[in-house]
Amino acid sequence: MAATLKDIARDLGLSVVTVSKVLRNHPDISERTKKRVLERMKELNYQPNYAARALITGRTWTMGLIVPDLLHPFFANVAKAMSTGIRGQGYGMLIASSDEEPELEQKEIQQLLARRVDVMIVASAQSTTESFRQIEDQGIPYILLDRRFQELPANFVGVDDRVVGLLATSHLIEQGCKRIAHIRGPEVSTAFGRLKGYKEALAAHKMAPLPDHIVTIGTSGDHRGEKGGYEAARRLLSTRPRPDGIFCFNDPVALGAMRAILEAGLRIPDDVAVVGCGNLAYSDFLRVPLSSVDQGSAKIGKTAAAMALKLAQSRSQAGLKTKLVQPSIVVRASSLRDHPGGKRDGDKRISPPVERGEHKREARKRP
Amino acid sequence: MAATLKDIARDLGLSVVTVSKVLRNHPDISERTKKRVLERMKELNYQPNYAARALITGRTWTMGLIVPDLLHPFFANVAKAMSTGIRGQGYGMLIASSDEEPELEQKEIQQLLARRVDVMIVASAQSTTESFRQIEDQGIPYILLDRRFQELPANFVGVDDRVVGLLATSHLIEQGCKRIAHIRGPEVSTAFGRLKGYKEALAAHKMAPLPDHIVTIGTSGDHRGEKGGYEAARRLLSTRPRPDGIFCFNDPVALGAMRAILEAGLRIPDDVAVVGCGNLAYSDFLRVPLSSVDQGSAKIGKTAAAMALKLAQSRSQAGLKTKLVQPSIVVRASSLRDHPGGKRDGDKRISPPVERGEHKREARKRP
DNA sequence: CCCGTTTCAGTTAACGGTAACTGATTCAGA
DNA sequence: TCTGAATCAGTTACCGTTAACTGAAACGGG
Repeated sequence: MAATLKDIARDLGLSVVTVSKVLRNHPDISERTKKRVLERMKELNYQPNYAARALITGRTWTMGLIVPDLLHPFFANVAKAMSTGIRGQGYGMLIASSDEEPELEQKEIQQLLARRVDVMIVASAQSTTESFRQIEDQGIPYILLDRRFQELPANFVGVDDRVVGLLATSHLIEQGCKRIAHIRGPEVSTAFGRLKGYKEALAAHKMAPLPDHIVTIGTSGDHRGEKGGYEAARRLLSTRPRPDGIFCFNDPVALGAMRAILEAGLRIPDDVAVVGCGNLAYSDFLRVPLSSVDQGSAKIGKTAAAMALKLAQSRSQAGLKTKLVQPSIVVRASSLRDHPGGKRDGDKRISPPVERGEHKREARKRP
Repeated sequence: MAATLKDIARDLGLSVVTVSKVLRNHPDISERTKKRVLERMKELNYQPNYAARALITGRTWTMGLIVPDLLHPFFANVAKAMSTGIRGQGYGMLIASSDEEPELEQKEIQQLLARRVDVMIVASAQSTTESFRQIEDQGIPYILLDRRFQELPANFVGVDDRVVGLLATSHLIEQGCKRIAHIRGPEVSTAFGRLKGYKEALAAHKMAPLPDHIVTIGTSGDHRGEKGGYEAARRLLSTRPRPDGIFCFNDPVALGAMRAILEAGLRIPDDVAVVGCGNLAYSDFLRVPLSSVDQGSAKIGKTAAAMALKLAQSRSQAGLKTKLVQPSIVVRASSLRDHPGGKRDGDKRISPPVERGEHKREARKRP
C-alpha cells in the first residue's frame, strides 16, 4: 500500500540508489532527475521507511522515555517539554509508564532496548542499578531523570533537591514557625535530598527537628500521595508539642495534610503552615491556596531534550553530565503569615541565591 | 555492541534460522539445541531487533498516539490507560503532542506514518480531514479519539457529549436554577455535542437559553482555558437577568468562571451554581469543590487500547466501530443547593439512565 | 587530440531478521 | 524390507534502505 523507493525507481526508469540519493540530497544528481523524483514522491505521498533506514544506519531517530506515572503533572510536564524539544530535530518519543513498579520498569527498559532507541531517558522507580548496567552493555546512552543513584555515575537531569528542602524550610522559619515537621517521601534520591535541605535549613537557624516530626509516606499509588499525606499529618498533629509548620514531600501529600489539619479544626496557616512541592497547576484555586516549591518541570524536560539530542549525535556515553535545574518557591496563603486574612494580590515567587558550586547551575528566571 | 542472531549462531555452530526458530518457539527444534541457544541468548542479553523484524513482517508492534496536550489531565489519563492496555501484548506507544495546532498535527501524522505504526490514534485539533485520507491511503488503521468529524466515517472512541450536556444541565435544573448559561468550547465536535445536550435538557423542561447566555471561549492555550473561563463568566455576570447556573465546557474553564463569580462578590452555589466537565483530579480540594461531569477518561483509554489491538490483529479498516463511554456527574459543593452550608459527606455520583440506542453503550459502574 | 576531471547514475553488498522450502535422519508400521 | 511420516536443521530469497565503490559520458585545459 505504501510506496517504496523501488516503486518510484521503476516508474521513472531509475535505480533505487539514485532515488535514495535524491531523498538525502546527495550532490551527484542532476536537477532534472531530482525534480522528476521529487514530483513522483509527492504524487505517491512517499514516506521513507524508518525501519529499513534504522537497520542500515543503526539510528532509529527515537528517544525512549520511562516515567513512573504519566498522570503525575510533574512527569506529564517533563514529557511534554521533552517531546517539544526533540520534535524539531526529527525525533520521535516512545513513552512507557512503570506505575512505580520496579519489575515493570525492568521490562519496559528491555522493550526499549529491543527497539534500539537512540537515547533512553528514565525516571527510575528501581532500587538496584542492574537495568542500567544492561543499557550500558547495549551501548545505548541514557539519562537519569529526577531520581538518581549514589553508586551509579550517569547523565542526570533534575532539580536540586537539597535546595528544594532549603527553600521550603527557610521560608517556614521566616514565617515564624518554631516547630517544623517534614512528611518525607519513599526511599528515592529526591526524598533524601529534600530531607537533607530541611535539616540544613533548621541547623542554620540553630533548630532541630523533634524525633516525631519526620514521618514517611509509603508509595501508595492511591491519589498519588494524598491519602499518605492525610495519614502522616494526622500522626503529626497528635504529637506534643504539635508542629506549627509542615514541609511536604510533594503537593498531593500536602493536599492530604491540609485536609487532616482542617478536619482537626485547625487553621492554615495560623495554626499550621503548609508548603508542598511541585507547584500543582491549580494550586491557586485550592481551599487554601498552596505554597509550593516549583521544580521547573518544563525546564527539566527541555534540558533533558537538549542533552538527549547531544548524546544521540555523539553516540558516546563518555563525559557524563549533570544538569541541575534550580527550584523556586511560590508563596501562597497556606504559609503566608505576614498578611493575616490571606489576602492574595498575586503570588510571591522566591528563587534561591545563586551559589558557586560543583555543577552547572542555571538560575530560574523571575517571571 | 548488541548481540545478533548471527553472533549466537556462530558461537554455537548453528545457522541463523535455527536460532531464529528457537526465538519464536518453532516446534521443529530439539530440546538440547533449544536449551543451548536460550542459554547463550541469556549470556549475551540478546534483544531481538525490532527494526529488522518490522522490515520483513510489516508490523512494528507500535501504536501511534497524537493528542493536543499531554499536560491536560484528560489526555494524560487516556494516554496512561492506553499504554497500560497495550503493554501486556508487547506493543509500545509513540506519543506526539500537537499543541492544538493543526499544522503541527499534520506533521506528526506524517512522522508516525513514516514510522509505520500498526495503528494510529488521534485526538485531532484539525478542521479538515485531509490528513486522515492520507492515513487511509497508507493502509494504516486509525481511531479518532474524543473528537470526531461529521464528514469522516471512522473508528471512534469518546464520551457521549450530548449526554454530558444533558447530565450537567438537568442537574442544574434539579437544583432549582432558572437561568442556566453555558460557556461553550471552540469549534470541535465535543463542544457541539455538549451544547446540544444543554439545549435538549432545557427544552425538556420547557426552558430556553437567553441569547446572551451562551458564550464561546477561544483556544487560548493559557492555563488551558482558565483565563477564557474567567472572561466568559464576567461577560455572563454583566447580563440582565443574570444567570444563576453555569455549565462550563471543561474544568479549567469552570475554575476561571468561579474566580470571576467570587471576585464579583457572589456566592457559589447560592447565587450562581457551577458545573464543569472532566472531573479534575483535585476537584475535592478546591476553594469551592467543583461539581463536574466525569468523562471516564481511563475507560476511554482502555477502550481505545482494546480497539487498537483488534485493528492491529485484523489489519483491516473494514467494519468501523464507534464506542461511546457513558459519562456520569460527580456532584460537589459548587452546585449542591439541597444542603445549604455545603457540608460534604462524600461525593454524589449520578449516571444517566441506560438508553436504548444506535451505538454500543456501556453503563458506568457506580463506585 | 589526448588525458584528467566533473558530472551523473548504477552495481554490489549489507543491515538483522523471517517465510517458505528443502534435505537428511530416525523410526514405526505394513 | 520398504514406505511414509515425524523430527530436526539448513538454504535461499527477500523486506526497504544506505554505504562504498564503479563506470560512462561530457568537458576542458595543455
